[in-house]
Amino acid sequence: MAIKKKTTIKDIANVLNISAAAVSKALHNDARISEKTKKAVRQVAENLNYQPNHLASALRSGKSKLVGVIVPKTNSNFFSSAIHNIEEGLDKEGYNVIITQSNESFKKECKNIDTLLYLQVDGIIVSMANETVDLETLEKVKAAGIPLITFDRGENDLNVDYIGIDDYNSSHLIVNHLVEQGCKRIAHIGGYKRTRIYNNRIRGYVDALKKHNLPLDEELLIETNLTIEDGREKMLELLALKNRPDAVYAAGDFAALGALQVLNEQNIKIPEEIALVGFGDEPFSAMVTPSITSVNQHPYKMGRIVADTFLKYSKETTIKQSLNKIILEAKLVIRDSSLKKKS
Amino acid sequence: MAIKKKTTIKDIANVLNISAAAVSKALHNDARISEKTKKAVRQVAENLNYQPNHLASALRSGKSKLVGVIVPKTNSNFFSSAIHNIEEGLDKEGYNVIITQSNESFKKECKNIDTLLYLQVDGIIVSMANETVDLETLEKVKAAGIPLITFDRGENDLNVDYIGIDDYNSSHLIVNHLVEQGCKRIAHIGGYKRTRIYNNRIRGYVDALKKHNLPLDEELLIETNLTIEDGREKMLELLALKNRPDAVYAAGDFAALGALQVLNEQNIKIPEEIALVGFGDEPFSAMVTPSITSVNQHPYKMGRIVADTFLKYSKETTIKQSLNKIILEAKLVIRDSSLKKKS
DNA sequence: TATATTTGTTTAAACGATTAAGCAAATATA
DNA sequence: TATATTTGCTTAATCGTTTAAACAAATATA
Repeated sequence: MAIKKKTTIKDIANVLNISAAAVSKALHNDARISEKTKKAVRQVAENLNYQPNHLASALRSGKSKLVGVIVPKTNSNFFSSAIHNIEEGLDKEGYNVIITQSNESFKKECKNIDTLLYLQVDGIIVSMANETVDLETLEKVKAAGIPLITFDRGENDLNVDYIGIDDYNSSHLIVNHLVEQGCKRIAHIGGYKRTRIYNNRIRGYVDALKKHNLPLDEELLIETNLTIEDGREKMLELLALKNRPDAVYAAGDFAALGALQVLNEQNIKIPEEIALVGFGDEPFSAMVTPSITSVNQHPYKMGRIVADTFLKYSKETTIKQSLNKIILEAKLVIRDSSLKKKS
Repeated sequence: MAIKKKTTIKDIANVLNISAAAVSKALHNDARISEKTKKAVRQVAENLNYQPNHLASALRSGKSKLVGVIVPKTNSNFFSSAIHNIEEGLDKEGYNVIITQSNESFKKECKNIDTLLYLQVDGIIVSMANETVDLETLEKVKAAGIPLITFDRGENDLNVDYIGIDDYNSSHLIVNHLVEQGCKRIAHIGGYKRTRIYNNRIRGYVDALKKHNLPLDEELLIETNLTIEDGREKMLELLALKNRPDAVYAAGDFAALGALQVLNEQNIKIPEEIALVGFGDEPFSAMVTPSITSVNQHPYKMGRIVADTFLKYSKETTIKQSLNKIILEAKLVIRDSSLKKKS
């Protein structure tokens, strides 16, 4: 078996006895190339199974038609759905999407950014890792002169576009609902304050309590990484209090799931003894027993808007990026874990 | 603000008054470049914030240092864990991993392959979509002269490496366990026979029944896509039979979850009335009530072996690929949904 | 001392495509 | 008929890097 060398425009040019430039133009449907030549070129390209070399065209044109996406984990419904719609939106304009995960690690996120820049991507879309506070590496993206779009987890100081939900108001929705159900001691297993979205959820929680004239008990406000394990651990701590809460609002569904496990194991009635609310509306929330009330963040819609935002810059290279927030209204999905008064 | 032009090796060369070639070699630690020059080059590169242009080096060297991964969905623990270890293994050798999803669609899988080939990846790692039967596009990868590694879902006819678990034997483990628990009418909500792993699970199921002298009832053997919805639907059908099963073995955890929901909704006691077993050991299986017995496929180990297999070819370009199966023993994780006799 | 080898570098071609500039032939305009 | 414009192509430079080949200077060997 002879080593198959890849077909290049030169090969096509040789067959037809025309120049490589003519082939390139024919393939790009240049107006100055005759229909006859175009047809012949397309035919030969087909016959020789010609595949354009992306590297070469990207190098010459300075556009790689690659967009990098960095998320903490692909392993959640929110991100995998959002990515799906980002892909769909960018695909239509001929962009290829590269997905990378940071695993919530700042170091991995930096490495991913370097890798993507090294690949000469035309833009980067990011939802920041929990750990990330130092914005230097993200600034490198802006310095590289390509658009940087943030979603879900962003940072004002970056001064770039952000697409997310109204976290502050979402906490209000949750607390309103729990108060309506008669809860008076509402705990919050939250994320870390340094991350904007978690800070907003905490602020919303605190302000909503105030609004309802409920005292803020520092014992009931906990910051964590929101993993299942964190949910278990913090739920055990809450149960150990002399004065237990009658509701727990976790800022993530995975943490809520951990809490649910503990409550079930200890035969604590949900929602009668302790009501439970999560955040993110992961599919399992609807499936566990009891099903967990949660907040839907519209991942599909968000993905579509993220894609459109990037495309705006790709078409108009003159626009300068600035802090430009698009905030979607989140939806509270009420389920068994918090619904005391069945109607 | 002046437009920042990217630093190239030429810029470094100019600063030091040496040739671009010398810079390139210095950066690659060529033995024929003096330590003094190397040091100076590294220093200037650092100062000018030099980032190598991957496109150019890939074009010239013919190696992109990119490996493409195609999976049905990143949205499962199995794949996201496997990918994580693939990344880790390849990262050590300087490869960058591009993740794409087929969403179980044959068309999307083909598109992903084309995209990856277009990006001049040095290899492709794939777990095939359920829909895929036509292997023509996958053959294109081999024709492109780069290694193709399959895992989890492969196909003998491709004649390439495959890393997976022993599906046939896993079914035996499951049936043995259920028989041990006293089950006599074991249903199987399986995948489609055309997909090798599901075919093997079905064959294993059928043979294991035979081994235990249990009759094979065609009513109890169902082929589906193994989504949650499929699980729900097929469970309802099984419950509608005049002669209900006393155990259900679903070939995927998502389908098992759907079945579990239906059983819970209908207040059917698990495992007393109907025992339930899934496949894949997704984290939620341990968390739902009752927890679901499942089969762990060692995603981490599998990812590591997949990476090593690719690296073998990348180092020794002369080896020709052939059907080379590495089969891991899967582990049955027994949980409440099938454990009748508590010890 | 004359020759061979090693060291440290430069030169120049190449990777495969794009694109500005140029040019001859065909066609249009005056 | 002379000139201008359009058409359809070619030439050659270019993107940033790698690498084979060449070569002068320094060092080793005989």
